[in-house]
Amino acid sequence: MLAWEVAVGVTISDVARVAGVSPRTVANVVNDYEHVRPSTRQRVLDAIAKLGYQPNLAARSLRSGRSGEIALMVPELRNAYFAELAEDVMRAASSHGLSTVILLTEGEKARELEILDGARARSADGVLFNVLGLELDDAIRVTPRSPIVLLGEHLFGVPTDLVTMQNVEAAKTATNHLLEIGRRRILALGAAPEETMGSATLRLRGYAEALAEADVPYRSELAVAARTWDHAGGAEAVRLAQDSGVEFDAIFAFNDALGLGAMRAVADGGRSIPADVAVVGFDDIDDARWSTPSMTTIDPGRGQIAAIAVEMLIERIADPEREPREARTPFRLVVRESTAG
Amino acid sequence: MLAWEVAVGVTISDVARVAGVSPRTVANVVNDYEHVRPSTRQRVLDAIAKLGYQPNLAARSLRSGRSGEIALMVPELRNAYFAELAEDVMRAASSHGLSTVILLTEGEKARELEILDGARARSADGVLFNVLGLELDDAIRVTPRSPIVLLGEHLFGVPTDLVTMQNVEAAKTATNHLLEIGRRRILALGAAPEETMGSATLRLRGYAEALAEADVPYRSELAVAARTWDHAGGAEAVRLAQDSGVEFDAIFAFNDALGLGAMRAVADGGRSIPADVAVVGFDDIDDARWSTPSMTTIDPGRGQIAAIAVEMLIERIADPEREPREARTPFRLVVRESTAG
DNA sequence: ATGAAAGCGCTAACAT
DNA sequence: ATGTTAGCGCTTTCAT
Repeated sequence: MLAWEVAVGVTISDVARVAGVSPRTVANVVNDYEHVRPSTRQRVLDAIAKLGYQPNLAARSLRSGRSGEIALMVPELRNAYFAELAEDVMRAASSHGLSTVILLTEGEKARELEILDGARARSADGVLFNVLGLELDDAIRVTPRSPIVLLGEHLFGVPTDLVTMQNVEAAKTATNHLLEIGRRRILALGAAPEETMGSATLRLRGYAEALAEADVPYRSELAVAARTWDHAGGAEAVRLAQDSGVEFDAIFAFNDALGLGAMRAVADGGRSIPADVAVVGFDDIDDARWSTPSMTTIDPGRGQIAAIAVEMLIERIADPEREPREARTPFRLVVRESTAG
Repeated sequence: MLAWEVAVGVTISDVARVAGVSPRTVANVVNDYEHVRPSTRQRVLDAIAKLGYQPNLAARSLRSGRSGEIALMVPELRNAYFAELAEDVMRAASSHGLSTVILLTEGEKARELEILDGARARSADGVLFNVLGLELDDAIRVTPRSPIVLLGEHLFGVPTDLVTMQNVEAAKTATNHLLEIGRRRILALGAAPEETMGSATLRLRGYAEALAEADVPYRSELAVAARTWDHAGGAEAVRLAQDSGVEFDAIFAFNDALGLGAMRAVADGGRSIPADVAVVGFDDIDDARWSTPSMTTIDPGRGQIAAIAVEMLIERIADPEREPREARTPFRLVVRESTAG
């Protein structure tokens, strides 16, 4: 008889029988219950090892009402920001004994709603939701079924725990940096006029505030949309801007992928970075550090966002009635070659 | 009474009561069982909508023995290759009505074993395992508890389904490309002498074969290890090589992150790409297309790997006795600026 | 410190 | 085409 044949379908009762105790005692050992006599504990542990017992998570979850899982709703993983965020969340959750399930929303409103209300999100003990598609109008009617912590901006009619980066302030800092190195015609790359609450709106606001305080006129032709917030979208938007004769001496890209794509398009246009065009991104993904030239960007405190969000969620799960809180992580301007001129 | 209060804890019996049918009929509707009278189906659907019913996945899984989940074991998500792979797998699984749980192994042998044998992997209906740390020696004793498809190379004593890229052939093609553009001192970046079965070994083999066929001597000082297979590791290794006076006119990096880091280090060393040093990567992650210069690389057929692996796993789950199969995806050399000289 | 028994919500076997 | 019943494996309540 092969090892795996004895291991498949080993239950707590099997372990109990081998150890000569009741199922109850096995459960006590497995769940680190204190009051188990050391000798008993050891016999149970031996039986567990011998049989290769692993708890049946479905049974545990059904009975206890807790799955030991949290769900992380993000638009995609292809974008390094979300991949890194997901890793950070998984590690933070893991350090609290929780596992993480990633649910991809594709950044689409319909899928966000569907997933938020779906069985997977409900079966999680709590949900971390990085909102992208939902707007205030849609969300006001939504009431989440699980404890939830939002990553990003407020939504929902009900007050909600929230962890967010300081979008406006960070965008202002990024723009100020470009102003300080003497740039006056700064492309705001990623502007989304139809959006009302998301990152695009907030980062554009910070951009505009910085200009206003520096008495530099806001020019609408410099607020450029990107079809997608990735390399291709950034490159395309900058190419379009160049072709249409919009003049600019700097780019503030609303995320790093846009910025990297933009740098590529600028180079293709025969202009040099940072001499002709300075570039600042947002996110501080790994790639920004290694591109040529390396890219100045905003570190929005992603690691902290993950850690705080997981902690907040755990506290929310523990006490559904507690006062909702809001955390804003410190950000940091990381100056690199793309603005070092 | 708020909406969510009625929605929490709605069971199949609640729906049955409201619809005036038995739980069995509700289950039939939920699981798309054919023989349900349309009028009955509609009444059940109405009740489901009214109550906001969502099935309890733990209960379903406990009873049916199937969780509707597959597990994907990968070392990390930070590396774009794995992030993109994970997305591809999630989409492929989703198109078959399965959800995906990502389990991070950190590329460490111990964690790979622990996770492979752990409760989360067992509770999945099947496992997709991208091996990194396990070596043949360790794995020969391992017998997975769930249906499994390996991504990468063979392991385990038992024959196993396998989907793999053509590491040797692709590496040979990459190296040939560099030879064809006249390079003779090609750094093999990512070589891992102590490894016996993994990507590093196979890609180095392809590299060596290409050299041999071109009658170019294999020089061990050109086979360079990287501490980590990321940007930092690539940059560091190339810096070291440069500092130690190793001469090279090309780099074959064993993955794209290494290649991008290498390009950065080459540029820092004052040499130009591709004129002085040509660079080829491996993986064809998005970034390789957008770097400056854009990077020639091997497209290993990642999308197909994901799709085929999920299909193989589904068939393996359906029939544990079927003959194990092996699929090798076609690869493609993608020539870009880093070798266009 | 441990045992006995109930039941979480669902699906599958056995009904009709 | 649909109802009835049992039981998946665990944790929890009530025991002692």
